[in-house]
Amino acid sequence: MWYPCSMDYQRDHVPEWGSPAHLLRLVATGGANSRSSLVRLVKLAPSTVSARVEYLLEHRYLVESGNAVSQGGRRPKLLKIRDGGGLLLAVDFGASHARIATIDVAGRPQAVTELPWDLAQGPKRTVDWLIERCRELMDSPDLAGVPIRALGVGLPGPVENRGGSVVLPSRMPGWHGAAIRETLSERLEMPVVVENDANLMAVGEHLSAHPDVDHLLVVKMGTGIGCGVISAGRLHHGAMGAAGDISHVRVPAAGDTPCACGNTGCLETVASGAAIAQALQARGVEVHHPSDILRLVQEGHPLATGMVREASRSLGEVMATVVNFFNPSLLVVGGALAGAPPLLAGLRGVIYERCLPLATQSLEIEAASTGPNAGVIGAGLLALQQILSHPSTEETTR
Amino acid sequence: MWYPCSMDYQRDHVPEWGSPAHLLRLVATGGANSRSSLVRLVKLAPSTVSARVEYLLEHRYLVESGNAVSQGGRRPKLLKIRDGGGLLLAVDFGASHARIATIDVAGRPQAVTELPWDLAQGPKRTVDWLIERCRELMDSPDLAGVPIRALGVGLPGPVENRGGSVVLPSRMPGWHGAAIRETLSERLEMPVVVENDANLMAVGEHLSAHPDVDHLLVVKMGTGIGCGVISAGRLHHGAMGAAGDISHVRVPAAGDTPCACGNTGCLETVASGAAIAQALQARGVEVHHPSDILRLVQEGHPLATGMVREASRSLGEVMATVVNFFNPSLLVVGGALAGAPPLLAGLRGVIYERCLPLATQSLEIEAASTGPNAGVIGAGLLALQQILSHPSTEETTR
DNA sequence: AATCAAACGTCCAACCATCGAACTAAGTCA
DNA sequence: TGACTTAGTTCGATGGTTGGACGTTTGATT
Repeated sequence: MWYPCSMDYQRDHVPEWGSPAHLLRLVATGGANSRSSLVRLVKLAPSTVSARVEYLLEHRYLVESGNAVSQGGRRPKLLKIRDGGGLLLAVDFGASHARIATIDVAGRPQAVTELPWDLAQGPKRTVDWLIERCRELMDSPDLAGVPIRALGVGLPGPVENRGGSVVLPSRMPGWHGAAIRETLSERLEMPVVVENDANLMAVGEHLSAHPDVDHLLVVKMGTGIGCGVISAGRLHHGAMGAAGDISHVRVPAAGDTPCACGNTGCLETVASGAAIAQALQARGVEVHHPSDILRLVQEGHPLATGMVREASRSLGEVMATVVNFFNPSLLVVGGALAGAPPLLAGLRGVIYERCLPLATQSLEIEAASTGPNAGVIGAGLLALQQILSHPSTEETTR
Repeated sequence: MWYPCSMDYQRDHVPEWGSPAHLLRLVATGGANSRSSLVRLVKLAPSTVSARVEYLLEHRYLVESGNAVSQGGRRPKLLKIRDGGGLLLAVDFGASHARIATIDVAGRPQAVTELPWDLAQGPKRTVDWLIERCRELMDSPDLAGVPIRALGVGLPGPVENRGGSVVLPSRMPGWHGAAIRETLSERLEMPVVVENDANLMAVGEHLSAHPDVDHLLVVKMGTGIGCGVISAGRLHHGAMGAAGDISHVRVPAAGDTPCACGNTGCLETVASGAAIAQALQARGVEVHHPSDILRLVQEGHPLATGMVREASRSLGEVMATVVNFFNPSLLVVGGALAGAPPLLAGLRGVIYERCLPLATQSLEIEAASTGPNAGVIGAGLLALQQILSHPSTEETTR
């Protein structure tokens, strides 16, 4: 007989199970170190796994490195990430800085630099600047002979059209409709992915720390507020690529404070790093960057601590609604402010108070495991995912 | 060379494209009436489409019925839904009633009855009662010779475990952990799916009215408030199958009103049919069912209208947050109260006022096209989807 | 020491969905 | 009547996946 293609409204179907990217990740994260352990994990035929490992060996992602100890039979050939087997370029643009890094296929940052850059310069000059930085990095002696496989770029605004172009960004004037992916890809001659920064954090946390979690939210608390959404193991973009934008939800604590969006009472006006910094400066405290707020809180500055606590409560109210609605297994908090203990505590408190038991009984709330590099790690891993899923786009340079 | 299984973090990949279920739906909804028109729509090889149509003919879903007019060449053989070619049983349990219907493969209700039934009787007696009703229906002379292919059941509470069992329902005491799917399936000897009622509405609206919309929310305003979520063309269940439960989100208008959930200020206490009915009764207005509220509003009853308008505003505030977060293309309002014009108007007003332009510019807000049968239609179509995707589970009885 | 069983990995025939091209069928149009 | 168009089927070819046979390497058993 005949049976139709698998489909399911019901089952939460994990994407790309057993794909080369999946296998590579399992080896990279230490979940498996041989073909047979991979077979046990992904439950595919040994021949299938072998063929894919073959592919990864051929393309220099993996190497065989001797044998492991016997388990009562023939010793497994050890599989390892190949040293110098290729890196990903990753750039995470913030409000005033760009974090540039090389990421290995295991998602480990190799060389990280942070440079000042103002996105208000517009897409053209930003692309030029970025290409120059990438070229510099690739020409550096450390990377001699190491292939650069792809570039991942994170932007603090909504990105649409399969990661190609920016749509109506509130924080990036002059960027609407900028289709920077193609330009970058053509001029750098490598595959490029472009994504929203919070989405990249979500991908990074998902792939590198919680690959088994299917429903995952990552809140980025930096200059602005963003949220990356992973549903059924996939990034949820929404209709316009704007999903996760909770900056302009109305919260009581914001009262009638006007917001840049034209409305009043937005979450952003009380809970974003920019808002807290502004409020602190109005009270005479020297603050230039969200990380200064974190430092103040860690030093026990009472005003800063109070403001962060207040922010966490407003954020918590919004996230309580979102958690009830989305019912995630995990809520990760990242961004510059994530390290402030009162933030996480306040958030936990409000969410556990306001959410249904059913929604919270399976919910974990934690800080991002990848710290300030979360964005670039996500960018690198998403780019890696891309080239392993669509090898046609790969034209390894150098 | 070799390319890996398709996967994508980025692309919104439509599930089951070109599957028999998809083809059947295209014929059922009038989108196609011949093999060649199907080929044009789904863009698969003619041979592939032919094989699948063959399958649907063999299994008596479709029939060929003569020829259509020529388009300048050979006339296409007309494909039609087969009359008497099999029906789905569908049951939608509400607070005090159960709506039982037979649904044809096009999603059209054939025979609909509503019977009083109290779910507080518990799962066992409900299953017994339901099986009796199903047997009665199948033995009725109208259905002589018509195969009943599957059963879909909707329940007003969270359903987990691939539609198998109920989890911590607030409105269904004694139901926690009830795994009614297997029992029903074994005793009725047919495939059974069980789902949350709002999720079923979402499936019904998605499949029968908006198959091309990938990101879709359906709010059910009945005795309670529920929301079905479709992300990337798939039903989003969340970690515990509780996704979409916005009943207990705090809204300002609810003040400190205590809620059955133990918290205060829940949306449910101001916006649910039950709450409005109770408030009206407290003012001496005779109301027994949410549909009575609708009637009062349509008659211009000022108190009822005011309350519905107030409810719509509270719901709107919650949905504004959800729309910003989820960025759907479409928000459908269903349930007993959906027909009240002030509800839709109020909801639209608040959402367009409170949401980002980016989130609303691609957003449509409308009433459910399927009216009171939305639940049973969704139940039937989900059951159909199930048996066409997993023919192994099918053991057509009668 | 010889044997056996277990574990690891490879090779290969078979399978199955899908595709594309060739082919039949049945019409239109000049 | 012949050329062309559209509809639908048949039939290899393709390509990814599988399961099993096989070779290899080891520890455990006798």
